[in-house]
Amino acid sequence: MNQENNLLTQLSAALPELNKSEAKVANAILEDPEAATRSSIAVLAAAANVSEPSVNRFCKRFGAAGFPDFKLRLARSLVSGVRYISRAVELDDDINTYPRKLFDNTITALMLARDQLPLSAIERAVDYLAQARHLYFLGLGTSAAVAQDAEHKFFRFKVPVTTCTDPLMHRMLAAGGGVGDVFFFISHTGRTEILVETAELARTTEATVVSLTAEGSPLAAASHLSIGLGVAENTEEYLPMTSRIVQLAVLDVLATGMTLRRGESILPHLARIKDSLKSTRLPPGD
Amino acid sequence: MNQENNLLTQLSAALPELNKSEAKVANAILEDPEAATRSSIAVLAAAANVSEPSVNRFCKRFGAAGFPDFKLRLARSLVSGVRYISRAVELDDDINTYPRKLFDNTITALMLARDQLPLSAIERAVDYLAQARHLYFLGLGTSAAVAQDAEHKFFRFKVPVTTCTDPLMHRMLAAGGGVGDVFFFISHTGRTEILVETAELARTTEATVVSLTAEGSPLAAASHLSIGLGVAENTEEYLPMTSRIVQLAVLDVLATGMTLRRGESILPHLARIKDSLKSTRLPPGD
DNA sequence: CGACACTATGTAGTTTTATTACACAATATG
DNA sequence: CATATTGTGTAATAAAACTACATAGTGTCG
Repeated sequence: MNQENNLLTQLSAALPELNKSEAKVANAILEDPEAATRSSIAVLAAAANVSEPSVNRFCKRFGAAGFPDFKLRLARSLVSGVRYISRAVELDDDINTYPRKLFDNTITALMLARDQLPLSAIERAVDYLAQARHLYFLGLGTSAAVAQDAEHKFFRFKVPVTTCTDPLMHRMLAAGGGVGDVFFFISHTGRTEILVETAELARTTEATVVSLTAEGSPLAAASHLSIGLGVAENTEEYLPMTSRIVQLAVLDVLATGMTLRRGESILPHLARIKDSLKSTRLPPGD
Repeated sequence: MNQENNLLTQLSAALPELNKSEAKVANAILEDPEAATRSSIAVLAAAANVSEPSVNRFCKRFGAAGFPDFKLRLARSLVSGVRYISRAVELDDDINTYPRKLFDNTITALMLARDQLPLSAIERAVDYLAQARHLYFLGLGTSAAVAQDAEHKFFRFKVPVTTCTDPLMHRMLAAGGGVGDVFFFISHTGRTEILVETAELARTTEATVVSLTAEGSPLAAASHLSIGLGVAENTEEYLPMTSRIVQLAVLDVLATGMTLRRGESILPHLARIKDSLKSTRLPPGD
């Protein structure tokens, strides 16, 4: 009965498995969840064009004691305020609607990713990263920015980190890989040919190949270890958005895992690095 | 979302002004609010040693339509109260706990940012960006990766975009600013001296200076327009995490705003850019 | 193709829950 | 101390939710 799973996401996830009238109820709720929390069972039944007991059965199906209990859970889910599943921005959206939609999409993507996080792959990735003598973060396009961000995180662990965006450099670096080198590939699709080739090239050496990419993609296949992310469709119609943020969040997890692995001893080091910036800062504004 | 409309705080604040039985009800609720959300009016009345109508009157006094409505509000308050406490990762966290904590912190940060989004500043920023003849995204450290990401977004609108991380280059670029140039500064603290200086330098030209940074910071003060973000404390104890993700989300909003501003005509262009990558891709893995 | 079984859905009645009207009690006020 | 005034409970009413059961729909197998 905790918020582990947002009720709305749960609803839309279960949608295909529901029978007709239950689906009608689900849709009526998803249509306007806020209203649903205020309605009586009769009103909701009317809105969904089903009978009251159907609504009641629907509620029980989702683990509630009954309709009031269900409403309570729904209200709780709504507080997080996340509008159900990705709502695409339309051309007639305005400043009052599209920023919220975008944030909600991002939040939803993170919640989904959180619930499907491949923990064992992450744990093993942390193993590799913690033992690495040299880290290479390789990504192209949007993922290049993610790689750069990763560089800014992982250099703090006293490991040499290299990032670059030149695919020819990638190949040469990969070809020169040796024991203790970890090549960390970042790619949303996992299908960028030159990147996959580089991964395969790195595999021919003693180096370790890890990737953060789409589950079951060619890049994942080419890696010793892949942290597979589910790829949400159609949210990225024109601009890449949520995928890279999820990637960044996973890299945060890896960096934190590394911190924990290193134990207390690394903390003064991290603090020193942070403090090194103090003298570059002005006093806070008014 | 703020403390002001948290029902529990409201309750205890009003406590002295309540008459005997209403106070009893308030106390019963404050005693175990969670239980109150699950109780019927009869149960709560019994717990408070008052009659049912007293409970009902009590609810109405606090602006609710009746008891069920009150319970709903109470449930909402409870969630938001609990939820917004960011949970720091501890050294004894393990793989089952710390990834979730990190994701939750990120999600919470996004929800907070979403609710405090400076919409009018964003709208004006979109104005500036849409009219720009040349865009410069300038950031250092972690924000450099954000700037790079911004570059990958905004070049798509047929505007020349420059990003760089060399502060000397920054100065020279800023000094050479002219009409139609938009300098977009990204900084978590807004207090990095060399960046603020660059912004001030840019201000001496005909260029427009926009910043995405902490509210009320020196950088914000140095800008024509600042998109102010609230700075969440202590989540970034050792590694920068949530701040940059919020920045990225805001940049998504700006890019989307720009798309909307351009209207339908830009869509084929965006599609062409996206399609240009198709031939670099392998077929999906199994 | 039809009978049977099973699921899905609705109807009507019952129970629970919430609200209202009103009467009585307590408290304050002149 | 009488009289407003406010507070509180009782009992009746209304609303909401739930249950048992009947019927419609769907699929399966002889």
